[in-house]
Amino acid sequence: MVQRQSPQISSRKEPKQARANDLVAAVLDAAVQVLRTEGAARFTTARVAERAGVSVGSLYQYFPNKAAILFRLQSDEWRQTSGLLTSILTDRARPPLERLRSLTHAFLHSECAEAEVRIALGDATPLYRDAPEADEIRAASSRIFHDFMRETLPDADSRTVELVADLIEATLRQVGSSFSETPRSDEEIAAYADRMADMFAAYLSTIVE
Amino acid sequence: MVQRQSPQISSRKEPKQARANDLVAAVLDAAVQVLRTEGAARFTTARVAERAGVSVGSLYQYFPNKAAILFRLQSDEWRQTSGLLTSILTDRARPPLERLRSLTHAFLHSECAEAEVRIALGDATPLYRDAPEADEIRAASSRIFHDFMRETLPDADSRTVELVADLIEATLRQVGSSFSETPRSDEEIAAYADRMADMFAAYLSTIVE
DNA sequence: AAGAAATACGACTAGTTCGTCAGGTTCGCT
DNA sequence: AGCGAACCTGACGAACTAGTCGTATTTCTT
Repeated sequence: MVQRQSPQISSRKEPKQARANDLVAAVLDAAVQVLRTEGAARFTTARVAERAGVSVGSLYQYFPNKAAILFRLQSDEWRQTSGLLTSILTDRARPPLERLRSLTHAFLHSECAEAEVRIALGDATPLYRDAPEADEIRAASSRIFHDFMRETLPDADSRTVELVADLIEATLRQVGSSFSETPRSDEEIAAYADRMADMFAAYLSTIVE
Repeated sequence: MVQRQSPQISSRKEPKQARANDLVAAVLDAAVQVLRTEGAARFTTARVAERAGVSVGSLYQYFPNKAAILFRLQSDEWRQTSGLLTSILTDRARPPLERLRSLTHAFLHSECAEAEVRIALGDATPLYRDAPEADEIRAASSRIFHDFMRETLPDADSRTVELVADLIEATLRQVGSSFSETPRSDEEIAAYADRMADMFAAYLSTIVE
């Protein structure tokens, strides 16, 4: 069995003055730049600090270790995506399948934006994979999908709803991130999203009965 | 832009004597063990050599660098998967959708076996991602899927066939590897595989017309 | 058996990285 | 102004790692 390290992820000290807040913001900003221009392998605290125009020591006052910076970037993005999910999937004014199609487009589109950074962040996954804080955020997204499916498939049994929700969420996420690994034009993105949405729609239609 | 290194992957010297062949085999075997027990981050040539009961120097006579070992493991696995695809998808005695369902089960099952190693190998992707030799193998798998889709959807236009083949291949691969990240019982695997196959079948049915 | 070719060894170099800490600076408040 | 708390600095230590190279050993060939 692999003995995975579960590094402390939560911040070491909360910034209380304006300059400290600026510093944290500068670090996060620099972190994204370093990921984009250097890749995950060359992502070091020293490089981030330099890019941020800050000393390493300062950086370590607000982030307990390297993984914490990466985890922070990832969880910020997760929260953002979670918001996207909620805003689209819970809009009861539109029919479910239309919402799902709309979500697919939005998701794929956002996934392809800043692909370099996303890929690098994905490469760094091993550094923060087992952060316990991650589960919460994942669970939130999962719940949104779950609720949406329950609404869409009111007559299906609970076990089915859960499985189907998981399957579609996984497909969206995983296929999305794989798709974004190569540069894509807007047309390509739209075409692929339509196909995916077609697939979801076809599948869900067979379950509604 | 990230300046990704494209390290030399092909072997430095071909083993010509029996002992050299044994050594290469021992190294590859040890590499798998190190990945499984230590994870990608602690995968070092020194550890692999030690586990193989061999010196680092010997290791470097047959592998030009660390990435080459990992790439070798990955490409061996790709070739194996490629064989699986071919044997199932080209069996014209069975109806296409049955073949696809069968493949889904087989694929998910094999993906969940040795999951620890597969995850670690995935974590190491950045080290060999841009190996040009990788494209060939990927292309081969892609072709198999493509041909299968052309057979399954004889009336669809070429562009559609291509997109659909890509989508289903990506779903199988990506959702499969994400699914295998948590330990699964055989029943879970089978249930999930059936759902995926249902989804594929439902989708393809809407295209046949 | 003797020379050549192949193989094996492992100490060593040159480099990188994470995170700390002692000491200096700025801020907020009285 | 003056004082404590918050903040910032960057040289440095300790730990690893990839890959090399001179030397020793084994195998093959004649």
